Amino acid sequence: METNVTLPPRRITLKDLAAELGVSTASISNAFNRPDQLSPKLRERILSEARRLGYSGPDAKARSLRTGRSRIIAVVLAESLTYSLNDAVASELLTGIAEVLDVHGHTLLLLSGRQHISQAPGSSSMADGFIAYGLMPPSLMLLADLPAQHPLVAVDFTPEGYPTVHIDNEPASYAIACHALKTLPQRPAVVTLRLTKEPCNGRITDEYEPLPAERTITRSRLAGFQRAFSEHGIDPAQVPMWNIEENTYEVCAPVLEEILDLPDDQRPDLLLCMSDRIALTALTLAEQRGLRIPEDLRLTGFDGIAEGQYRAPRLTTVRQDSVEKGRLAARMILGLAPREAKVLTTELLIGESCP
Amino acid sequence: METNVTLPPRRITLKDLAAELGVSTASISNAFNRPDQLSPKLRERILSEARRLGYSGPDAKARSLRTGRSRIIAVVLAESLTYSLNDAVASELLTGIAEVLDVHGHTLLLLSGRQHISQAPGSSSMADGFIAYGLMPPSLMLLADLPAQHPLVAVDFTPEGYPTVHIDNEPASYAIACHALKTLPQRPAVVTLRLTKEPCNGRITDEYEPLPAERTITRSRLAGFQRAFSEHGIDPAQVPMWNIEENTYEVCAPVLEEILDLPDDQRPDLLLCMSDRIALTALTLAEQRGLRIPEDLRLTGFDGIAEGQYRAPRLTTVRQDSVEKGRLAARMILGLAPREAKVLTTELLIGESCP
DNA sequence: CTGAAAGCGCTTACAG
DNA sequence: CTGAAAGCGCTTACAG
Repeated sequence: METNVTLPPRRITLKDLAAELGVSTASISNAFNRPDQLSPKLRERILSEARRLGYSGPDAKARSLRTGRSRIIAVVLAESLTYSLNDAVASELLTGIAEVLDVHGHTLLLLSGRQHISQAPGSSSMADGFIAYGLMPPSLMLLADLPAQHPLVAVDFTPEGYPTVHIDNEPASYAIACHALKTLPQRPAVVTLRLTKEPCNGRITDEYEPLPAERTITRSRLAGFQRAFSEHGIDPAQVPMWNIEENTYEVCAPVLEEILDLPDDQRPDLLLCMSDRIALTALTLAEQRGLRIPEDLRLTGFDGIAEGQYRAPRLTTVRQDSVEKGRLAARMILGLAPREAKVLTTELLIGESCP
Repeated sequence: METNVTLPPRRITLKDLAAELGVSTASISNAFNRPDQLSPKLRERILSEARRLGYSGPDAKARSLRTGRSRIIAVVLAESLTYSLNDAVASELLTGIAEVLDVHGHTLLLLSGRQHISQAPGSSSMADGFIAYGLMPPSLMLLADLPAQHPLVAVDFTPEGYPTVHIDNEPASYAIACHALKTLPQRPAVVTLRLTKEPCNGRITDEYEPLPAERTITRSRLAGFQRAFSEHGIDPAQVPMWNIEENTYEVCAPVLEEILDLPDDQRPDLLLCMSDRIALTALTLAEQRGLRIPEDLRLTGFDGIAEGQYRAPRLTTVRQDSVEKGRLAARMILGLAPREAKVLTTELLIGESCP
């Protein structure tokens, strides 16, 4: 048998500290949480004794059970964390969320929409609230599994009955398309992002059905493009479309190579892309092929990420303030802003890729 | 007075469910947590009844208090979350961490080294363990405030007595410098990252003292550069150095403009940069000034981020596998890998920026 | 295979 | 300003 001397030093609790000091547990708790509930003198004594004994404050797990609040807000991301953390737009959104949470003493729990229910069962009921980002029909079912009575704010999608944060996708797309169409293209084309019901990484043929949901951002952006085409005398149905399944260089590249490697007389001379990532990939690949931008090919993006503005030629794009979207969603979830359907405006940025 | 009918539907608990079904609370708990502890028939009944009544499983807050484990791992980031989420290297690290946590049913809590102690007091005691990334002397004190007896793994810095994950900074820097010095430069220069004790965003003069810590990554990388200089007959003390305070385009740009705008006969013809971000900013600004890369200016980076490889000219750099660093740190914290001091190797990537 | 009971560490009315 | 006591919702030996 071991002697007592070598017993593992059990973590000291609030109760131990109270016993040690000869005061009630309430006073210890108040010393940490409600300074006005006890004399400064006693508080000082408690705090210094706590430090001395290595007690670093009330245990968060116990506190959260008792109070019902954890000061944790969970962000449910549509994609894997791997993808989301490396996507400029998602990163900016998280930035805005984190900024507001920080200031208000909350912390950020990251949940992947892909698997959080099965993999971390119940760990989500720890959060005081949820911000869900860009969930698409398959992952939408997650919402049902989220603990009831916890507030939820949806960003970039529109579930029935929840507060939302959006941007003006349709008007913004319309605006950038109108700008591009001021110079009428010979062969305009559109590159969409996750538009089809069945995965399609390439040319969208008649076999593919667009996503049913009327209010996905991808459908809204396409609607804006098409309205502009119509008004400029171009039949939207005649504009070829390619679809991208994931907004990364690796997934974009083969589709754009397919487009850029078309014979000169079939290759589009205007590419309206639904994201900057798509447009930037097109830019890189076009340069590799000796195509001149904008003379041989004009390109527009969407998002306004830094990478597209810190290079030559700069991208013509729609700048959305994703950081502000995050801030707003966080304020809503913390009850600092009214929980309603909010639409942020965007700004047309004209670069050299489509002057 | 309201009637009972309109009372808010109190969230149903495990106990309620047990009462409703006429079984013990233990069986409910077992139905969710230990399927082998009860008959499949009873389990099915419990699960389906739970679904019917809107009980989505045991409450995480209560469970974590009772079991002492939350299945949450906290990552303490040196910089603000704003910075970290937009930094390619930090994002990759988080990616690797998240990947392993996901697979093992854990979730990721993000803590900013800058403020988590004061702002979210105690909320950190929720985590089962900590991964601290790149903490520098000022933030190093955080370690003392972290709840005791929780495991901690340090990445890219070396606190006394903790397991660590590192890369071979000195040899890697030596290797890339040797490559660059195969062609002897007229005017080599070094751009460091957070090297000085006092903030310095610009030329490092004698007034500035380097950080005291011998084992910061920045000191290791500099040591590698200097060893290579010496071996190639260049006195390291004669090589001018500029320092950058934050690894972002905005903060890098003014310093690099200062360097690039030097008169032709003073402007460096080789720039060894301590990060790809620095080198890429130099690249953009050099191109804007009509400087030819590599003819007028050769550039090397460090990190091997995607952005440096998906453009022309490609960056000559050291590729470190930050995702793997994250995976390893996560495995250590979960007890799936031995908690030791681990050093990952890197790879020299030769691009067109310094052939 | 099932149930009764203790207790994880705290916070908060409430009485003094 | 301080203290005694209840209870947040669960899990887990343990006895049956």
